[in-house]
Amino acid sequence: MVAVTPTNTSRRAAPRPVDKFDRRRDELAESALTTLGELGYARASLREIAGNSPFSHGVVHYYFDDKLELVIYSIRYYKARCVTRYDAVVRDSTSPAELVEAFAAKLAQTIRDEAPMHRLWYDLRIQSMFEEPLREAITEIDGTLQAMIWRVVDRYATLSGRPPSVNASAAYGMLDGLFQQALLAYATLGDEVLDGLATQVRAVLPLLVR
Amino acid sequence: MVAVTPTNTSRRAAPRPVDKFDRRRDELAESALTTLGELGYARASLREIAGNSPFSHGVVHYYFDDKLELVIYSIRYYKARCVTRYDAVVRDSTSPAELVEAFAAKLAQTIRDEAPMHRLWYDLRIQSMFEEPLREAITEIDGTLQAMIWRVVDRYATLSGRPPSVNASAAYGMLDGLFQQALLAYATLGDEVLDGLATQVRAVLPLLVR
DNA sequence: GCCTGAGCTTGACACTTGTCAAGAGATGTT
DNA sequence: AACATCTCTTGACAAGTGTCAAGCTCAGGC
Repeated sequence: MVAVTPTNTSRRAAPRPVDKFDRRRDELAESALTTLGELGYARASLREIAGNSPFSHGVVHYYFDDKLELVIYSIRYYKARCVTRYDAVVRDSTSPAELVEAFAAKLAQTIRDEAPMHRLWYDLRIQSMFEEPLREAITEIDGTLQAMIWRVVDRYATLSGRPPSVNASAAYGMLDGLFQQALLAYATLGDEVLDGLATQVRAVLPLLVR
Repeated sequence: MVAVTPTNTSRRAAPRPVDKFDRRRDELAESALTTLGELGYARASLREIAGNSPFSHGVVHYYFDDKLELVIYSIRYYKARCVTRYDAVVRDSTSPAELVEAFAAKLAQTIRDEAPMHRLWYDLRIQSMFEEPLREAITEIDGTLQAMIWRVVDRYATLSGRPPSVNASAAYGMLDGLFQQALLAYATLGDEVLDGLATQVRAVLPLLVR
């Protein structure tokens, strides 16, 4: 044993299917995301995660060193897909008003479609304040999210012909605050909060340019 | 047994010291807050909490039905004290600029002095999305925090002689977002982020009035 | 046909958790 | 002094945790 099993992080020394190993990791990540999104970081056990996958609980340690590596891999896997969410909005809008509408609608749709993923994200971000090993990955992802939001605000400024009134960090902090507030209310009140979010965004975006 | 121990929530049927029971609850809440602030909701066990108190782990169930009641009681106990934090700022400021400075300074000081309490608050608020029993208390406290922030913004508007440009919910969402962002960065970078927070607040408050 | 090793399952381990019952001390009333 | 009740400690329980070792299954190379 010991050296036979593929030591996970350093990959297998394996043959042909160059990334069959990676594909399984992605598959496990997908299952993990489902469970984590439902139960949160603390309450999602590896057995539960494996239970929502085609595999048994032991397999997790075949592909990941420990729970933390699985969780970090999973959230990275998810966020890699989702940081481009607003790029179409930025690309296709031709007027400030159009961009505001498209952005507001996309934010609301994000909550409607992927609330569990986002409460997981906020859960992990908070946990990173308690658990140092999470911090690096979280910080990095948070940076890409800030850049994503800034592309929207910057484009809005350009279309308006006015300069931004706050920097990227402040813009992200404020809009993320609004989004999180809406997500929180969504847990209790459901769909009815989404219009409110759109209204707030319509009111706030104009404040972010001079 | 069964009916002898004071059934906790319904109180003891006890004698004179009308609130000795309540004082112990407060004492336990204080210890619980220390531990919860250090470890977070998920990792703070009742044994650890009791370990940071003058009592043994069994005593918790003498004063509280279960862990959840202790946690909710504790966070309420804390927030009851802290929702008045900015009242002096509101009361004593006589110009918009003065209020902005006092508010910004107080926000930064809050992070410096009570970071663990606030990351606990955010932790619990997020957990309330996964654990329904937490929701009611969290929602209520969040409302009082929003009112607290609104008193500041409203006062700022009055002093400026201009009406607010957003409603209470949006103002709270945005400022809370900035605060949380600073708290998060504070965990990694320490004191140096606090000036940044003050700068952001100076830039943002003026945007909240017309 | 046998062997090897990757992929996966099973079952166990050491440990922690919330909870609670039994009972010891303390306190104060009668 | 005796009693009852409050207060608190101790020790146990069952359930659940992450982890990991042993071994099963099966495809591919000799």
